[in-house]
Amino acid sequence: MTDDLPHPLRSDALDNRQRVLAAARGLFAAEGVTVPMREIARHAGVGPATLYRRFPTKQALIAAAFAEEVRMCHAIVDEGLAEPDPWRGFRLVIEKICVLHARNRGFTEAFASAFPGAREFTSARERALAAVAELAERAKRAGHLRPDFVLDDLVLVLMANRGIRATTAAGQVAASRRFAALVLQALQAAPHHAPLPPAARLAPGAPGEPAGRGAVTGDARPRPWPSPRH
Amino acid sequence: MTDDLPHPLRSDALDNRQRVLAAARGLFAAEGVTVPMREIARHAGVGPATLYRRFPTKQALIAAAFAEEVRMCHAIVDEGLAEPDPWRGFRLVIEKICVLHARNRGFTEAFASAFPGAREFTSARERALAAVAELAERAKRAGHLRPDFVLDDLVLVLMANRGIRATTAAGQVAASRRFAALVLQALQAAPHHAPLPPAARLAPGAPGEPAGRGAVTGDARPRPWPSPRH
DNA sequence: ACGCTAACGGACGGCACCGTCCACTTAGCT
DNA sequence: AGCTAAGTGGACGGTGCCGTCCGTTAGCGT
Repeated sequence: MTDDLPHPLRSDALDNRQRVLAAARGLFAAEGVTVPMREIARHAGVGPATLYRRFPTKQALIAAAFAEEVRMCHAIVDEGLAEPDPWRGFRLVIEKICVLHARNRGFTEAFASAFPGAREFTSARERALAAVAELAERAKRAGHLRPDFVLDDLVLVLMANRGIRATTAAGQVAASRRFAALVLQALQAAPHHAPLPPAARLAPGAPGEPAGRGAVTGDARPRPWPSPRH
Repeated sequence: MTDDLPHPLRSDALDNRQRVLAAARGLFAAEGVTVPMREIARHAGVGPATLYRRFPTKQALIAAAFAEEVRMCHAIVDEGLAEPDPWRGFRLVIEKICVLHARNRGFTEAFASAFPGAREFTSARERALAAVAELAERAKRAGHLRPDFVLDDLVLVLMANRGIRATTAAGQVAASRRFAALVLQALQAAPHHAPLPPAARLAPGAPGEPAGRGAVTGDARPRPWPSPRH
């Protein structure tokens, strides 16, 4: 979070930087990453130029704002892997990740859509996926996870989870929790499953953002990718 | 679809109207309702004024464009209610509605978020919900649906379904189908359920659109509601 | 105490979209 | 064939956001 910078910042600069980060965290969590840069600046009590100097691109700001969440994500998968019972570990990871996403709308969006420059998120996601793959393998062998589970199902679940929206923050978490419980119920091995329809090629990190337009940059069409000009 | 209008349109006007509708259908389905009005006009080979004359507000265009889907929705719930086996009817409705939404991104958005002026959608949704409530009651009594299912769970599932995104149209349908199968697996009555976490107050038709900004009008913040000026 | 310079915020030009107005075109009736 | 009103598309003004420039402010080292 407070990674040391090339040259130490002046005290006011550092203060502003932290205010910007706090504002960004709050707004991203509540409204998603589509919140205008201006508003973050306004909310932090600084001018736009200040914000752009500290974080030359919105991606940089997003990455910095969600460093905490990325760490949580890593902690969760580590915790799951450490669990001796693989099915318990699997359940733990699914539920905790769902709740983590439910708590932070912006993080969900950033985590779901990977684009150049947000290595943090793609790597976090890859790591989470790898961990779940490992857990799934073990849980299948232990006979607790249904054998036709594929890793894409996790992506499916995470994408589905991001579609859930409640009126209040607490409600959001509660909804995700219930959803995760349902999913786990479905994924648990049972004596007789109805066979699942085949898995599909999903859009794990494609530019397919929640709503198409105005994903991060507030831009129009899903352009190739608008790398920051300079 | 081709509802008779107050005064019969001139032939060219009617032709244009239908071209606009076709373009809107295609673009809404593929890209969602956030597609700019201009682009629909361009795609239909008409000017913006023509489009705005036929459909003074974007809501009107959306409502007209999705009349077909609304009818399908009604047909689905009727079919489900007509089914003698309530669990079979329940499954049928869940799966078909998921697939219907998967086929049409714009409809999903319009259906999910109810706002003044889109009576068609809210009424369609209310009707679908009522039908599923009825089916659920019957299926519970028959012992096939888990007794702790609540109607909000359907909303939960539909919201979750809308979060799913695949790279291709076919993939989208396949993903939704698999998702629906998983959900139905979870909802099926079983000898021993883990108890579900409590249901939460969701945002059934709140302005909580898919991505917050630029939902329909391409507008900025979730304003109260930007009723079309005139 | 003082100056140097990093840091600040207001202002600017650009872009995309929206919804409306207006001078021309053209379908349909006599 | 000619008239007339419905219809059309291009142009316009407005809004919101973006990212950058520049004159001013105020930390910090001496």
